[in-house]
Formats: sequence, C-alpha cells, structure tokens
Amino acid sequence: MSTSQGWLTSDQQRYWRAYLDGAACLADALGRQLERDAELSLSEYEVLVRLSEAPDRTLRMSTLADSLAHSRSRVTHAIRRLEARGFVERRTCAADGRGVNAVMTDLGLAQLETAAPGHVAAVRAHLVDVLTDDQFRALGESMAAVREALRAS
Amino acid sequence: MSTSQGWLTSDQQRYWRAYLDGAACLADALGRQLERDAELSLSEYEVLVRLSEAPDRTLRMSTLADSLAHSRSRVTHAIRRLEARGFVERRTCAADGRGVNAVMTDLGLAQLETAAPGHVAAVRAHLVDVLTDDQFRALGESMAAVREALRAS
DNA sequence: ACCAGATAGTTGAGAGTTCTACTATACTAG
DNA sequence: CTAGTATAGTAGAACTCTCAACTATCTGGT
Repeated sequence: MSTSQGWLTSDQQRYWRAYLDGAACLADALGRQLERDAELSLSEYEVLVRLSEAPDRTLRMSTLADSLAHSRSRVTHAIRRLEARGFVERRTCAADGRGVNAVMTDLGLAQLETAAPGHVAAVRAHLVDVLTDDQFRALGESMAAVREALRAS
Repeated sequence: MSTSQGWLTSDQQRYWRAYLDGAACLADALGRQLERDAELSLSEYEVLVRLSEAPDRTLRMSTLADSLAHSRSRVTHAIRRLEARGFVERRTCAADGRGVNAVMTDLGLAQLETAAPGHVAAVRAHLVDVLTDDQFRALGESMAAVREALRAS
C-alpha cells in the first residue's frame, strides 16, 4: 500500500506520469480517429452506445448522465447537438412530467454502426493489442477499483 | 494478445469501460481538488511542474508542448493565462529569433508549492492507495507501453 | 546573396465543458 | 390541500482546447 503520506517515491512518480501521458495520448488518438472517420467525439460516441443498448433505445436524461458520470448540463448540451444532427430525439416522459427521454433515431443507430468498427479497431490497435491479456485485465480491474473508490467518496 | 480483429470479448468490453469511467472520474476528482484548493487546472499544474524542473525554470514553448504532448496552440493559450496571473514570463529566445522561452516566476513557484501537497495527497487517496504496489506498478508500465506505441505511430 | 521550404509561435473562430441560476414538476408533512 | 423541499432538466456565460490561417525567422541549395 506504500507509505500513506508525504511525497511519491521516484518510481511512483514515473508511473503516475506514464499514466497521465498515456491516458492523454490515448484519448487524443481515439478522439481524432472518431472525429475524422465518423464526425463524432468520443463522448458523443459513448452517449450513442448507451442509448443503443437501452430498451427502445431510450433513456432518461438523468440516467444517461449518471451512467456516463457526466454532469446533467453536459448531457443536455450533448443531446441538443445530437438532436440537431438527427441522431436523437427528445420526448417528455409520460410517467414524470419533469423527465425527458432521449431516444436514438434510426439515423443515429446507423451512424453508430458506421463508426463502431473503426473505433473498436483503434481501441485494439492502441490499447488492447499493445498489452498482454494479463496486463489488460489488470488495467481494467485497477481502474474499476479507482472508480469504485471515487463513487464511494 | 487476443484475437487480432473483430469485436471485443465481453470481458474486454468491461475492462475498457472500467478504464474509460475510472480515468474520467479520476481526472475529474483531481481537477476539482486543484481548482478548489489552488485555482489551477490539472494541465496548468503540469505546465508549472515541468517549468519547475527545468534549468533556470525556463523552457522553450515547443519543448514544453512536446514534453506535455500538447499542441503548440494549447501551450500558447495556457502560458498567456499563466502570464496574466504572474506565474510565468515570456522572453524571446536569444539563440533563435523565432523561439520564445517561458520562465516560471517566484510567484509561480510559490503557487506550485502551495498546490503540490494537496494534489499529491489526492493522487494518493484516489489512485495510489486504492491499488496494491503491484497493481500500481503494472498500471504505470502498461500506460508507458501505450504511450510508446502511440508515439511510434 | 537569394529564394524555397521548414520551423516557431500566435491568433481568432468554433466547439465542448463547467458552473450557477432558473423553471417546472413531484413528493411529504402537517 | 397546501407549503416547503427535493428532483429533473435547461439556459447562458466563462473558460479551455482544437483547428486553420497567418507572421516571422531560420536553413540549405544554387
């Protein structure tokens, strides 16, 4: 668990910077690929993925926000842009007058299906295939632990 | 190395999403902490760190950009903002008339020294102490591999 | 010496994110 | 039933980053 206070050891510092740099470069590379090949940002892509997996391709704004760990405001703006491009529609929620459902259109699904193969290939090329299976599993498990710790706090 | 084309297995998908979520939450938590306690963004903090480690606390704009894996434009804007707050000065480079040196001021160093303990504590709390030493080392090594692969491409 | 191309950095417009304030609807206690 | 509070979502301003265009300087070949 390392000494639990004070500075970082020089190894820890190296690992931390490698993480920062690697994560930044990876997000950058994946974002550019998506933008270039499908005119979607990584976060728009994630929104479309969640909607595509939901029953009736429909999710409440707040569910979407929670599941992406994004602010409500961010989701409002993102959905507004996706709606302007015809990929999503908004419907007021029958059960709760305050609620709004985001519904993915056929056009949105088609866009996602266009984008997905290239994106998956990029995730493979830049991440999955760069690591051994064990390394990738460990990475996933570590980041899951980080996420859970942050959720709890 | 996993099957080298096609979709991701369901485990791989879980790991990939854990990575995306965890990385987003972590960046968010660290950014908020810095913003709240020292009125610095994570990327401003990184700029100040690099300058603090450089001889004469001085770096060429392009060196700074390369070492942070940021665009030149981004560094120009960031330095302009830091200069407005008195943390950095710009000096035209004697050896190369095109070049500009960014120099960290005493005020900038003081600001970094104010910010550092809280930031390091947050990195510990949210990342280092959440993982075992082995996990953290593996994370660093994996992300270093990702970075090298991206640098090469 | 000179011109072409490469390199360094800046600028401004556009896009995305955050923060705060705001509206509207739902729930709950009395 | 109604007042107070919590929840859902939106709107706009401020800020950061990207992208493309631009200026200025340097370098190498002739």
